[in-house]
Amino acid sequence: MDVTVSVRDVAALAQVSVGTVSNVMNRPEKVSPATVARVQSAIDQLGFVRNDAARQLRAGRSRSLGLVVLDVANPFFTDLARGAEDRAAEAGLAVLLGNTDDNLAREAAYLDLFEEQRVHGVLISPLGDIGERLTRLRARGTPTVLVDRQTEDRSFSSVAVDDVAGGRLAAQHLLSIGRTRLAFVGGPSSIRQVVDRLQGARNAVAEHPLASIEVVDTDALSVLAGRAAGERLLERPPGDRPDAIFAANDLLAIGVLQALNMRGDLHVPREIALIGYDDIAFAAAAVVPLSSIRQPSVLIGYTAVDLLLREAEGGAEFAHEQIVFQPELVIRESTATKF
Amino acid sequence: MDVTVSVRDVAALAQVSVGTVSNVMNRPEKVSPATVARVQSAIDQLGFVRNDAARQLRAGRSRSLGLVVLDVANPFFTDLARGAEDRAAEAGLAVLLGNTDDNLAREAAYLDLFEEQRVHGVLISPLGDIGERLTRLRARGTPTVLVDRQTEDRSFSSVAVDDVAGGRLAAQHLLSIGRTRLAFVGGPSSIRQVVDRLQGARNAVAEHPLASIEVVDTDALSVLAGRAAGERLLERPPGDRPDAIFAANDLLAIGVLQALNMRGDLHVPREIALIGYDDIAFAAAAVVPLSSIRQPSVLIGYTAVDLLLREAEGGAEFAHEQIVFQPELVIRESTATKF
DNA sequence: ACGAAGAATTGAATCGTTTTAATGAAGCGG
DNA sequence: CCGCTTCATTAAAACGATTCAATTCTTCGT
Repeated sequence: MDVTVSVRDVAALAQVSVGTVSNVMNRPEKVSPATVARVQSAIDQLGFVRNDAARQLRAGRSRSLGLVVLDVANPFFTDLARGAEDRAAEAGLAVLLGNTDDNLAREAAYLDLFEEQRVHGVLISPLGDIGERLTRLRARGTPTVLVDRQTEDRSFSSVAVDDVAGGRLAAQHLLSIGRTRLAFVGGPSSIRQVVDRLQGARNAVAEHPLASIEVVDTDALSVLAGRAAGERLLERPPGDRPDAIFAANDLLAIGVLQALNMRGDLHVPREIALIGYDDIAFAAAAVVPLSSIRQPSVLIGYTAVDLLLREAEGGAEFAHEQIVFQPELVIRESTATKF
Repeated sequence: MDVTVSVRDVAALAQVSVGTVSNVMNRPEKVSPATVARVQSAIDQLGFVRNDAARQLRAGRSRSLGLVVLDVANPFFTDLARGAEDRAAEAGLAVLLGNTDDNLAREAAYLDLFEEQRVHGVLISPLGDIGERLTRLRARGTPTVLVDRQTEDRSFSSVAVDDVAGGRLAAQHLLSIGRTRLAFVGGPSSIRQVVDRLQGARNAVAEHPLASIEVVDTDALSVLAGRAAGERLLERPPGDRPDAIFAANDLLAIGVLQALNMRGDLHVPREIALIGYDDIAFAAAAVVPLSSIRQPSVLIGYTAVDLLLREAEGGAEFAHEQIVFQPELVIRESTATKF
């Protein structure tokens, strides 16, 4: 049943040349109405479907662009992807989504795949350093834009949110409601966002005479990892526990919340205040509605594709642009002062 | 900087024929070690990257498979995608993810795209009827497996969960805790899962002498749509409200919960019990931990790809298989009998 | 009725990789 | 040192759509 019908077959049936068939599909205005009809009907009759590989081979580039994220299961990234998809669709491009699970090998595999596919460009939230790989990728002609990641390297375009500012915002808020023994829950430190948010929090704490901050390391930014971290905190004697937790993202915060909640005697925010990061849709619906740092996720994706397209057009002489959005504090019950 | 280097260039530099270069990449054991080294170094030196389009053109099929889902933002589908990705990776295939937002036109666009890409096969959770489109797609040689969707049409392979049974499970549970005025929150009815779950609930209600069920229609299966539905219920006079809500999925349930929670005087589960569907990770962490119907999401994805691969190998004489998993009731606070 | 201008159509070349039949080189037993 | 097999390598023919220069066919003004 694997009959593969090509333009030749269509051309034969419609009694025209292959060139005409191609014209019918790509610039029908150049073909007489009668022929268009004839070719069209031949296409329908044979169930002809364009072979994109052949098309691409000739065109030199595919009609899609790659998006490499840390974790598709994180609503922040699906929102971002949504924004990217919207802008891409406007330009007639599809988005190929790859998720790395914080895994360098997977990141590399996706980049290779996308490069072999000759995608129009790559959007990536890279792990660790920018690395030779990305530099080479771009040098070989694949426009690359960093998302959700600031960079000192001005040679790359990027769309990000100021994570240091966000971290500061979160910590300042915790300090402002009278907490002083903060804990930062997050990791691994190969993820830049984690490092930056912690740095921001540290900066805020440093300005406060009595405050301190400790780090509770996690091996992923997931609900599960958050729960594990929460349980570790619970094992400590009450006096030794922090009075406020800043989680590196909302998934972690929700996990921490789940762990704390299993202990009836430990109240959030009375005993421990909690703030997350990203303000995903579920944050507002958590057991204790979660304070968080909001990022314009959809807009980030949209803007990143926009930048990518401009870079793709502009060519080598394109001035790389670094767009930085400012995060926003969202206060909910998990950091309330009255309870 | 868009220098495109091809096998010819590599061949020239390494002083071998293009065929040999190809052999080095695809079956190095056929080539003498010395030549392999020479070619490899030429590849590195030139930064040669295979052109996948040309490769595919020759091969006839791409090395990926398409997955079309209703909503990537729904954790149920990202879990499913994860399972699919795992199995696909074992077979050396990549997964292209397309999301339709319950939109027929988008569904069609993705199917066309995937067919033009000559993917190895398509996994789809189709809207509405199976339709001529899917039948044609398969007839033309693209193996197709339905996911999360049962079908009377035994000519398609499918991996699903018994949604009618799941709906029945949910309603029976609500009835078992003494509720009689049920409301089903869900829609649109173009989504088969919604219709089946409602049917199951109706069946259960029909067996109970005093019980009734009404339908509160939504235009999507999202948190936002759930919140809107919840608000509509709140506008009604207290006596006219249901005493239990079955939401077509957890996102809706969480939305409903958000709406009900805004009214301090309305307690879940005291005034209104609430159960969702899918048992996503956030269900357990909701304001009121959410009862739900669990589906083996990751396993569904994994199994579906497995089936797809077998179908792709087996060819036309392959016996289509319908795999149906059974859903499972998960009871949490939102349907507790004591409060 | 002639030639020019324009419209429609054609056919061959092209994109870059894989594959296969053919060629050449080397090894070996007798 | 002659045939024979084995191994490495090559050259050319695909794959299927697009494009562009060349060709044929219309139409129309004079």
